[in-house]
Amino acid sequence: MNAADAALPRSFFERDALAVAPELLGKVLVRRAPEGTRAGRIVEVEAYRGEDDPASHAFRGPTPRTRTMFGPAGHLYVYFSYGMHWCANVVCAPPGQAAAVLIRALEPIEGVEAMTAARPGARRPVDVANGPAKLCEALGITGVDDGADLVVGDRAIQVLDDGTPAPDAPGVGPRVGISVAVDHPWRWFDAGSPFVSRAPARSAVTRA
DNA sequence: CTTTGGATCGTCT
DNA sequence: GACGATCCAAAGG
Repeated sequence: MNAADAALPRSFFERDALAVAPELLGKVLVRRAPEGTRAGRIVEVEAYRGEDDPASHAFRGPTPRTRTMFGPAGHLYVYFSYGMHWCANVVCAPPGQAAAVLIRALEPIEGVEAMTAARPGARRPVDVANGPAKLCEALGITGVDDGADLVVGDRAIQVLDDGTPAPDAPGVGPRVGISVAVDHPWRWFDAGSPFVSRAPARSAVTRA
């Protein structure tokens, strides 16, 4: 984290989630706390849209749980999954539309020791934040952080641009863990990063 | 290496 | 009452 690191403007998020998602690769998700700062570079994301996306929590209109998704862009949408995990999204789209980008994996870059300590189950360094629930545990993100404004950092959680460009040719593929709309290639990841939640498709790799 | 099943509970039908 | 935008350990090849 350097002084030159800049928060992304609201306008960055007020666009189609399909446009925002790949551009989020390379950005930094930061959590500041009295005990120290924890941060990771975003290496994997998935886009979820609104009424035209059956896999999206916003598909059936606003509910108490998804109200953040229907709110202003640039906020954090955190939901509880499988009775034990938290997952974090960045709310996108112009006002009036509901969409979000799920952060699926991070490369730990600051407060690595604290992140690792927060994940006793991680066997290897790459396992600390290579999954949507894992990164929330590593950064200490829970339901109380739902609604945090990532642009102004009102709750010490932000998405920063440290000058690192998004990958020129990111990996693309279907979203993970869904049972509908499985044909949409709305998952993007840094194909060269060992910190993604799943390795690139084996079929696409030519063996020497 | 891949596959399978258990954990665990809020949310929406 | 069923089902997850998951993770992990254990069992099978």
